[in-house]
Amino acid sequence: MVSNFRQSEILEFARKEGKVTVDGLAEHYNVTVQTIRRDLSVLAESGRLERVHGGAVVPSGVVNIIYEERRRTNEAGKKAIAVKCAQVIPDGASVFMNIGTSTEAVALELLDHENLLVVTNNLNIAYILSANKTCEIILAGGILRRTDGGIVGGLTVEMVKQFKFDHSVLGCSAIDVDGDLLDFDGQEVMVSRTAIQQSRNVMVVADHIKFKRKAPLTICALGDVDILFTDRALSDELAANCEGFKTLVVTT
Amino acid sequence: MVSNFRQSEILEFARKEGKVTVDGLAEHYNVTVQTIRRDLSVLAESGRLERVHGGAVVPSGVVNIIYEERRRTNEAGKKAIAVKCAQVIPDGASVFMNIGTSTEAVALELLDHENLLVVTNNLNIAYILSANKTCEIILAGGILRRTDGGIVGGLTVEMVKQFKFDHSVLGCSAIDVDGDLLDFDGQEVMVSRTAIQQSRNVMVVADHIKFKRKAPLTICALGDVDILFTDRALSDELAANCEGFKTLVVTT
DNA sequence: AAAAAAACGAACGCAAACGAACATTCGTTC
DNA sequence: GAACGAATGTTCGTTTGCGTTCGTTTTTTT
Repeated sequence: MVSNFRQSEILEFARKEGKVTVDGLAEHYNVTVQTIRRDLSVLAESGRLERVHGGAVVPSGVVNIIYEERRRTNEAGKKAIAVKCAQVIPDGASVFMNIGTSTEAVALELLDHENLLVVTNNLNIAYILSANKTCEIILAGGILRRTDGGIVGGLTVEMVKQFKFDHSVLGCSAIDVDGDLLDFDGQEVMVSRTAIQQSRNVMVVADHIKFKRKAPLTICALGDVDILFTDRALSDELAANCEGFKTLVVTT
Repeated sequence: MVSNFRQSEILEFARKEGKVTVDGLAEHYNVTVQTIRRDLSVLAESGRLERVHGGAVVPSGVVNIIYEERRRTNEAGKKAIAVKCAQVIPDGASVFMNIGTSTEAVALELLDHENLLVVTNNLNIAYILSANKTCEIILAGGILRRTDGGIVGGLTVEMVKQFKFDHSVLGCSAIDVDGDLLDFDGQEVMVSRTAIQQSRNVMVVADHIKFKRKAPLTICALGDVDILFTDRALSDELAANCEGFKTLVVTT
C-alpha cells in the first residue's frame, strides 16, 4: 500500500534508476527531506525498497529482475551496444525482441521511448518494459523455459507469425567466421527465423565474445541482417562480407 | 461495478496519467470532492485503483506483484480454499489457471505436485510454479496487462483453444445471487469461457467476499461449473440452485 | 582517534484531507 | 401524487500528511 502520490512515483523512479537519493527527491518534489525519509521508511517497511544512507535502492534478490539485470548489463560493454541500437528505434515503432542478455540490455534502453509495441518471447524483457507505461507489451505464448525466462516451442512460432514488425532486435549465441548467426537451441532458432521473416528491419546485437564462440545451429546468414551492433571492429574477412551483404555494421 | 459514467472515465484518466487527484476531478466534473471520494472508494474497493491521500494511483505494476501478492494471499482464508482445490488435482494432470489472486493461492499449493502441465495467462502463476521443477509451464500469449500480470486478448483465446485440459482452476470478480460468475474485464471473460469449453473438470475458487460484489460481465452460469470452492456456507437460494445444477460445493 | 558534518528518527502542531451521518434533489414505481 | 431509492451536496468530528525542532547515529574529515 502506498499512501501518497510521491511514493508510487518514487517506486517507479527507483526501478528505472536502481536507486534514489533523499536530497534528490526532496528537491524534485519540493518538500523537506524529512518528508522523503518518511516515504522511504514506508516503502522500506513493506519491502519494496531497501533503505541506505542518503537514499534507497531496489532490493536485490529474485524478486527484482530489473536491478539484477542492470548490474549484469553494466559490467559488460553491452550497454554501449544497446544504446546505439535503441537510437535506431523511433517512438511508436513495433519491435520484436528475442531471448538473450544483449536484447535485455536493449530493453533497458527503451524505457524512455514512448508508445512502442513490443512483442517478445523473453519474460525478463516483459518485466523490464513493464516499467514503461506507454509501452504495449505482447508476450508470445509457449513453453516457459525456467533457466532463462525464455518462451519457446511451436506455439511461440505460430504467434510470432501473426505480426509484422518495424524492427526486430535479436541476440544469438555465436557468430561464425563466415557470418552465420548461430544458436544452441533449436526451438529458439525457429522463433528467431520467424521474426526475421516478419520484420522490415532486422538488427542483431552481439558483443565481441560472440565472435569467438561456437554453436551448433544456424539461425541465418548475416546477409539477412540489416544492422549488426557490436563493440569491437570485425575481422577483415567478416567486414568485407558485410559489405557484400549490404549489412550495416555499427561499432561502439 | 462501474456505477456511473464518471467512474469509467476516471479509470481511463488514471491509466493514462498514472494518477488522479480528488480536487482535479471535482473541478473537472463540477461536483464536490465528497462525490469524487465516493467514486474513488468504489474503484479502490474493487482493486482497480489504489487510494492515496489527495487522489488515487493505478496499482503497482507486475514487477513487484509477486512479493506483494504472496503477503496478500496468506492473510485471507484463500489458502484454505486453495488447499482443498489442490487436493483434487492429481499429479500429472493438465491444468488451466486464469487471472486472480485466488488462483495464485492455488498455484502456491501446487508446488509439491509432480509432473503437472499448467497453462496460464497469469504471469504471477508462471513465476510461482517455476519453483516446481517437474511442472511444465505454458504461457498463453497476448497483451500483457501491467496492473496485474494478466495476459489477455484475442491471441490468448486462440492459444487456449488449442488445448484440452483435465482441470481448469478459475477465479472471478464476483458471483451473482442467481449463480452467474461475473467479471470486470471483457477480454478476460473470453479467455475464461474458452478454458471452460476446453476443460473436462471446471473448478471455481471464490472467497465469500465475491458473493457480495458485483461486476458487469457474465462469464458463465454456475451450472457450467463442476466444483465451487469457497470459505463460507452459501445462501439457501444459491445452495438449492447448485443442487439443481449438479455443482459440487466444497466449503472449508 | 577525535572532531565535524551529514543524515537520521522521534515528537509536536497546524492545515488539509478524510469519511460518516444527515439533508436535498430528482427520477421511478405503485 | 405519495413512497421510494439512488446520486449528490453539506456538515462536522477525526485522521493524515508535512514542516519544524532537536537529540542521536552514521559518515567523513582532520
